[in-house]
Amino acid sequence: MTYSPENALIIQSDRSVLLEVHSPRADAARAAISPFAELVKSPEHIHTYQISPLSIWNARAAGMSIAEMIEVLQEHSKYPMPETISQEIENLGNRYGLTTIERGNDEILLLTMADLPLAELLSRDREVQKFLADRQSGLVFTVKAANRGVLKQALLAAGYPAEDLAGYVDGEQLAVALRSVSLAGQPFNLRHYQTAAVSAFYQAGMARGGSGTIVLPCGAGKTMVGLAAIAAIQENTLILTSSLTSVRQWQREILDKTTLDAESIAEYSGETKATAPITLATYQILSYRSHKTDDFPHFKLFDARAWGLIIYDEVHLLPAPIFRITAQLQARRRLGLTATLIREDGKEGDVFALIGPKRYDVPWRELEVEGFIAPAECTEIRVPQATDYQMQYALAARRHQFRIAAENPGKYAVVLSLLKKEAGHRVLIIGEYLDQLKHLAEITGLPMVTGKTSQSERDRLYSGFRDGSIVGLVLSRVGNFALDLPDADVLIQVSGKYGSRQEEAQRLGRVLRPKSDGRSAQFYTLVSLRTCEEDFARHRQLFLSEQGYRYHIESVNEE
DNA sequence: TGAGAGGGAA
DNA sequence: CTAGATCCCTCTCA
Repeated sequence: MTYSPENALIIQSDRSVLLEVHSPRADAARAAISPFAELVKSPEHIHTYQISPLSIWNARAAGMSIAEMIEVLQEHSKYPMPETISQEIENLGNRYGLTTIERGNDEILLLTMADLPLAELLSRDREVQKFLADRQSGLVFTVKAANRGVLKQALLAAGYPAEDLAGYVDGEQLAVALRSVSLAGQPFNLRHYQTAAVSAFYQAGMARGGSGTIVLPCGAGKTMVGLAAIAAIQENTLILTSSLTSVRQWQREILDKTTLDAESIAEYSGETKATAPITLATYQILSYRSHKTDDFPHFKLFDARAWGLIIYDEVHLLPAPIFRITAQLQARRRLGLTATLIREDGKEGDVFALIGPKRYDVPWRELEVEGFIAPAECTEIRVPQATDYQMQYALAARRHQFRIAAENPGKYAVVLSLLKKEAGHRVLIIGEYLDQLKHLAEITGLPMVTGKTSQSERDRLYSGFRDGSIVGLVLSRVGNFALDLPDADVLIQVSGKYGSRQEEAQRLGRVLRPKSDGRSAQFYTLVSLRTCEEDFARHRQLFLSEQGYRYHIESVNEE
């Protein structure tokens, strides 16, 4: 197929792609380009995507060919494609793999360049140069094994990411299998996309793979993919997570769904510093730096056992020191798990070079169609500010304006009317600022959970919500993270953290557990009219728009 | 030995 | 581009 005026895409020579949102072919076009393009702007009528080198390389690593990318663009293009664009995608796409890293001996790696000009170019690159030891031949350089990670970072920065074929050391064996009936008596098997994700990451005897990142939506069962990877590799495994809560969740899942017993699993945390064939730790304990000696005392965990696999949960949150140590660990298999490759700090390249490229992803809406996550409707409600409040906003210093807009008291009445409209549903109200939340808890009569709420109180409120005795909860940022409240189906976001795409996605994730009657979840986000909050809200929505969620905009009438 | 408070870090 | 949550460490008290 070729270009036609019925199509939804306008492709420009700077690798930006415009999507006409109201075109009948818009959804198909969006789905087709999302594996290799990132949404950068999403106003009402025309969305702008950018095709970046990294987005192309990630797509290639996940198995998409250059020909497919070009074909998809041609198929959905409104006008003839600029000639340069297919050449550029081809040129950029082909760069991945023009340099390869292979094993020389235990100490030495061999970096091979595809041709002489490239060898000359890269051996003159200031960063790459640092790690080249000897030139074995025109195209082959030796590199110290210890520099494997930093070399990959340098090659990526130079625009020629290496394909790493140097392999891995074997870890200590561990006999483990997935159960077909969980310990709790539930029969289960891997979903088709979980199986596909694991085999994209690792198959016995596969030269490529053994390191990489798997991208699955919230609630799609990333833990199961991790467990299946452990069962496939059968070696001692270190699992790193972002919180103790997820350490405990992983522990429960391993006991419930694999043949391993409690003896084989250990937690390395502030409380207990044990290791076992499967060891769980948080990023925080590993990133802890002693202020006396200024080093990282817990990095020794990486050498505590012969790990055959390291799992990085929520790789979008991985802190800088863990990247640094991971650069030293390139001979260990590494699996990154995340709901979005987007990092608000722009370190997507480090994930690519050090953990590994994207091996597999599934668009959110695809899982929705198959019923693995609930459908959701997103509504942005524009709330005007009262005149005196507008004045306060206008006079405030710029750095205070966001908070003033976010705490617009006009939002309270909107929340109350939403609660009336959604009566009978299970509601979560999430916001950033404790004063605002406290007020909301008072006027709605709903209990509030914040960081100060004791663990026992939280357990009481969450289980009250689960059994239906509590119809709604007011949550601070505690609501962003691992929370198991399957029945929640309405979420009202009253304020959020600046332009965090992450946070928006996490929060929608809270209400995406499939409902027994198949109904849709409702996601409301309240934004103060004509304030900087509108700009931040737009940025927050990019990731979910990229996944095909459309925000309906409603206005509240000014009184 | 464990609980609880307080400080610091990212 | 700030406020809030978390988790680590250390110290104190019984």
